[in-house]
Amino acid sequence: MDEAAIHGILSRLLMAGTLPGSVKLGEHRLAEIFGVSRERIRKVLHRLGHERLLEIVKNRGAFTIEPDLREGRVVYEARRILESGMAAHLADNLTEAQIARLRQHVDAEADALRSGDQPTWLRLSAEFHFLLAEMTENPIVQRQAHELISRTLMLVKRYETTAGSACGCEEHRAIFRALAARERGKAVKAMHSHLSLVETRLRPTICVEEGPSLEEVIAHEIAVYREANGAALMAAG
Amino acid sequence: MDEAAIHGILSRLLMAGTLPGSVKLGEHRLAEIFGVSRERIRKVLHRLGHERLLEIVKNRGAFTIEPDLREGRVVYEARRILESGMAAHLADNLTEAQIARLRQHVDAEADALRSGDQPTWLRLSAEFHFLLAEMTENPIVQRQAHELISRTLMLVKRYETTAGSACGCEEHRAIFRALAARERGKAVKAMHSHLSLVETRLRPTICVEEGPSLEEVIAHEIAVYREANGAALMAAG
DNA sequence: GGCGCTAATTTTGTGCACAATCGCTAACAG
DNA sequence: CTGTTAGCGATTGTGCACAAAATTAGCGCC
Repeated sequence: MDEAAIHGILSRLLMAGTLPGSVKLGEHRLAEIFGVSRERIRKVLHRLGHERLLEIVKNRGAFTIEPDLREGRVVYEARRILESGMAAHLADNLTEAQIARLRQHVDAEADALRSGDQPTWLRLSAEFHFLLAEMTENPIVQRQAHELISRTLMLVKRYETTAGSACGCEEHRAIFRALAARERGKAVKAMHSHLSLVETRLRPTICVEEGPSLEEVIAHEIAVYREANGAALMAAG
Repeated sequence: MDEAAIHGILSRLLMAGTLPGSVKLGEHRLAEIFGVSRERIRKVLHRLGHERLLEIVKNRGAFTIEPDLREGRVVYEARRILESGMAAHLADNLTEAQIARLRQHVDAEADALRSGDQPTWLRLSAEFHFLLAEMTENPIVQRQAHELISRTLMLVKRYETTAGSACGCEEHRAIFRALAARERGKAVKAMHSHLSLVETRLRPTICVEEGPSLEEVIAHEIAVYREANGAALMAAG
């Protein structure tokens, strides 16, 4: 298990938001769970801290962050700023192939929503924004957008009322339509209002529901990783 | 000399663009220069790599990046996307006090330009964009903008023809005027065209001019740091 | 019984030594 | 003369051991 793998597993785990806030991620404990040396965990932890996926307190260790709604406001504001700019750029530069790809994605979202497949829809819903970031074909923007979207995923998983999520699909379609028509102003507006609406859907639910232990959660995530990795290896070989 | 200090010194050094590209920053060598252990340097180097201020090659070490014009295109595109979004946001949300502050800054830029004080003007010119980022009052946007602007500083210092720089002042004023008038569309346009113009001013000068040695450059930077730090200490005490 | 202080324990931070890897050079074969 | 390979030197990566810091538990005192 190399550094990249551990980083991937932990970052996915943190983005999923399955852990409550302020959970201590002890170096020694993680080292035992992953079966690697403490230094390797240490490096990964500091990197995750730099990516703002957890909080590093000097001489105290790493803690999962409680993404409170106050911080949520900041993240969504940042997304409105960045993704509005992205929308403007994309409206001017999308190729026909990219537009087709977007249409396909929005349709898939609608399908998942109609069939009541909520996990799939949730995933596709996030991927829509990742997809837009990719289409800028700008690695810097991609990284910045990735970081922001990751952080909102934690928020959504924790605070969003599932009922409210349902209406998001039409908003994505509105963005798509404006982009496809290359109407810059309309695309920016659609993106802006979409992100504002998602933000308003966050409810301060007092969720202190206790999940399984850290060991179990990570074990599951490792299993998922091995599965995906195995599949990739088969495809490659 | 703690980690933060070393990071600050090196990041300022790299942003200044005084070093040519592909200069090797050996861990042992830097450790000796700063008079600290290799591990501390190591940590800082990796962090700087993560911030894309230098390049880390596995088993090879850290190298200053040659900010070639190809990469410059990407950075400026990212800035157009992000700072256009910022301009739109600011046009809607600036306070009167902030507008006054901006006016003051633009005037200072004009003064510096008129009096031919090029170093000051160059600094103010960059600070204009930092100032706009600050005024979003959004720490995430501030960090992202900071990273982008830092990277362009390297480019400008290296590739921009000094003669061409002179016309940038009016562009900043145009942005300011649109923001002050709260004309969102105009502000976005002004920002977009400004960043495009700056980019076109970059010339592929074949500058292989050899500067002083790494030791000398860093020694100078350390002196600057101590001076600033000393002043801060005096003000604090 | 509550509060504050101290000591012990646990956890992170750091320096050091060794191992692994890479590039370079030189020698040898074709 | 050129291309390839093996050995060497240098530099980074990693595990380990120790040091520093913080939390907690225990104890005495008010």
